Amino acid sequence: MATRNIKEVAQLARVSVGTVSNVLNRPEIVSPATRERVFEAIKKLGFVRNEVARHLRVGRSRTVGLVVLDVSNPFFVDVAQGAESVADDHDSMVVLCNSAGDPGRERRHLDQLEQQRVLGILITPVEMESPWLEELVARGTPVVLVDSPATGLQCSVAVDDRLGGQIAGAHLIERGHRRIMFVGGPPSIKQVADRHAGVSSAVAAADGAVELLTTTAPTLTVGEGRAVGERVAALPPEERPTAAFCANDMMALGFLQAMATHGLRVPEDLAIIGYDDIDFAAAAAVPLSSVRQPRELLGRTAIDLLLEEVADPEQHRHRQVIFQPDLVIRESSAMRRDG
Amino acid sequence: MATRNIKEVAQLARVSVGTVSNVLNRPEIVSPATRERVFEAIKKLGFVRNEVARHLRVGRSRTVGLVVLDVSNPFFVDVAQGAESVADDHDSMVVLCNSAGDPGRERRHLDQLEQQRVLGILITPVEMESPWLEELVARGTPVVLVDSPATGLQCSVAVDDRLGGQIAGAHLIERGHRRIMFVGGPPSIKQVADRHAGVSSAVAAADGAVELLTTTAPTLTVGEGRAVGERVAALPPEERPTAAFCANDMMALGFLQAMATHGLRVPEDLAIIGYDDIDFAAAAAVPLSSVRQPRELLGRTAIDLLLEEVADPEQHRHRQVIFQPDLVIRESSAMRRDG
DNA sequence: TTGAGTGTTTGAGACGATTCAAAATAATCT
DNA sequence: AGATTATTTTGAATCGTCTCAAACACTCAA
Repeated sequence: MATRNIKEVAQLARVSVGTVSNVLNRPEIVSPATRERVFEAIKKLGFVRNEVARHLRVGRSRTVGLVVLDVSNPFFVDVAQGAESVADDHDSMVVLCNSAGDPGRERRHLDQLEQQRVLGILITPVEMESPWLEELVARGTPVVLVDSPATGLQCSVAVDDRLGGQIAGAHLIERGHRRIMFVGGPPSIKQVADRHAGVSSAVAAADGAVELLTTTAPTLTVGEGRAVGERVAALPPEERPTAAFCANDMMALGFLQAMATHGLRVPEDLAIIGYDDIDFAAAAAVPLSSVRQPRELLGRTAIDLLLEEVADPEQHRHRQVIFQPDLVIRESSAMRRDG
Repeated sequence: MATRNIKEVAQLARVSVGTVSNVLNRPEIVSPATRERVFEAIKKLGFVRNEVARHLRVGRSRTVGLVVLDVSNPFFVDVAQGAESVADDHDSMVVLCNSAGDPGRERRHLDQLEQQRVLGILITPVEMESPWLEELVARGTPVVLVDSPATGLQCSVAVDDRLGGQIAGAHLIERGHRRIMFVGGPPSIKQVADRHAGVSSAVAAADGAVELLTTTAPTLTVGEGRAVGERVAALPPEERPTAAFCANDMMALGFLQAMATHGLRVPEDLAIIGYDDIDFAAAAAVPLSSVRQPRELLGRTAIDLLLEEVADPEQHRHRQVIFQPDLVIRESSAMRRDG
């Protein structure tokens, strides 16, 4: 490894290291002639600035960590892209970490990020209560909660999941469904709990005429969605719900696949509605109705808040930004023929 | 920011900084009593090791950069997950960077990664020829090409895309198609060129009775696939191909959507076959036939090669690993009724 | 009592860039 | 020319950790 350092550049350009540093950071204060000499030396040696040393000295990193629940869920990829687009404009970098819903992995990622002294962390936490995260904040790493509840300890951006659940529930009820199933995940995940609460309230508002069944899968994946779907398909028709509201689109897609393999028609035999409105929802076997979240905006806003906090920690007041979801109706919850 | 350093820990534990460092890195060589004292001090102060300083001193990072063509393509997410699973076992970290098919973005990411002195870089390059990348290698950063041609300058892992194209083409021809369209992207992307070459050779082998049309979209996205699909759907039936082989599943999904919105039946009016076999392919409106690649294995192997090179740069000989794709037949290319 | 042999602990350099007060040089004005 | 101001350049100190030769503390055998 032939990595050249600032000293070698200085030597070749016959200037001091201070001058080379100036050329790199405030070229306007060094005379054109010297500047030129230094640039030449840099090119000739193939010098690449060591960001690690710079960071150590300056005490401030340019990278932001983003810890998500599931990278294979396009929802989070979109959030990440939103964050990255903002980071780009501030020549910082987003590193994407996948907790995969596992508190252990999450903790390891947080440890690593803190050790790297990142500028800050954006996170969709696995669990609502996380002493680990609180300690991290207390030690001084700015954190913004993404798509997650506000604890007041830090900034957060979220979408009103309760409202989302409510919209979905109301929609199904209005379509004539009286036996609805919530296909959820671990209630420790705030999003799941809220979406459930939302649909519950819609059901409650429907005057007791509507039944709500609830399932809890360990993870919010296509596979789990399919598994639940299999179980539902196996039920005798009279016990089967007529509509399923899935905690996210991944599960909805899996659920839908299970319906298809068991010859159940969607939405005639069973309507489905998902959550997130990922791009693949529209391309599904039966185009999926879904509760849409402003995905990129979520990511963009999160990093905006973080950068704001970093820019002026004294002045900064933590804020809770909440967006409204909206319903995208497609074929999977179209009007039932029978009514 | 109240970040504690090793010196403060040493002070509190009444030992030297060297000892604290030893406790952190080789706990077995320090006496149990001291070790305990140091651990206590660490806990009391909330000390978190500064990886940046460590890295500067040791001269060796623990993170690997992975630069992909498109994070929103689940194929690359799967590759990334494969890489990450290996990195985990070597307590290193993968940072995922998205070039989005843009050489400028790719270059900026490479710059950043080099400045961070990452352990090495895994990359699916935007363009086949990349002097920039070669210089980077020459300056000493180990690089492994992923799903990309071998230049001999570094290791690479790839899937035989030519074979993949051939398999797909042969399959369609065997199904009776005589007018096939290749829905491709920029031929500067090696994968696209190879898949095209593959299907061409299959067509050539079919004794001149088969026509191959070729389209080139600027990017391999769902949107572009849909756009091409729109154009195809607008053609008079006799000019329309009877089958489309898409350069990847994203495009195939878009293409499929266009067929649906124009009332063309798949596979009866037009068969479709994609590439990558991403998980969403099976959940598509019409389950998608696709050429499967060992996605996680690709990522795992890539980082294995990288770590091997890093572990013993002298001994290391660059290797080119090539996997075989295979065909997954689903409904979108099922036998045509009319034959 | 000395010396060798273990096992621990110490502390003074690195690592590579940035900063900033001070020095050197150049430019401007009496 | 001499004084004054403006512009450049310098180089030592610093960031937090690791390394390694040397110092220290024991134990045991001679």
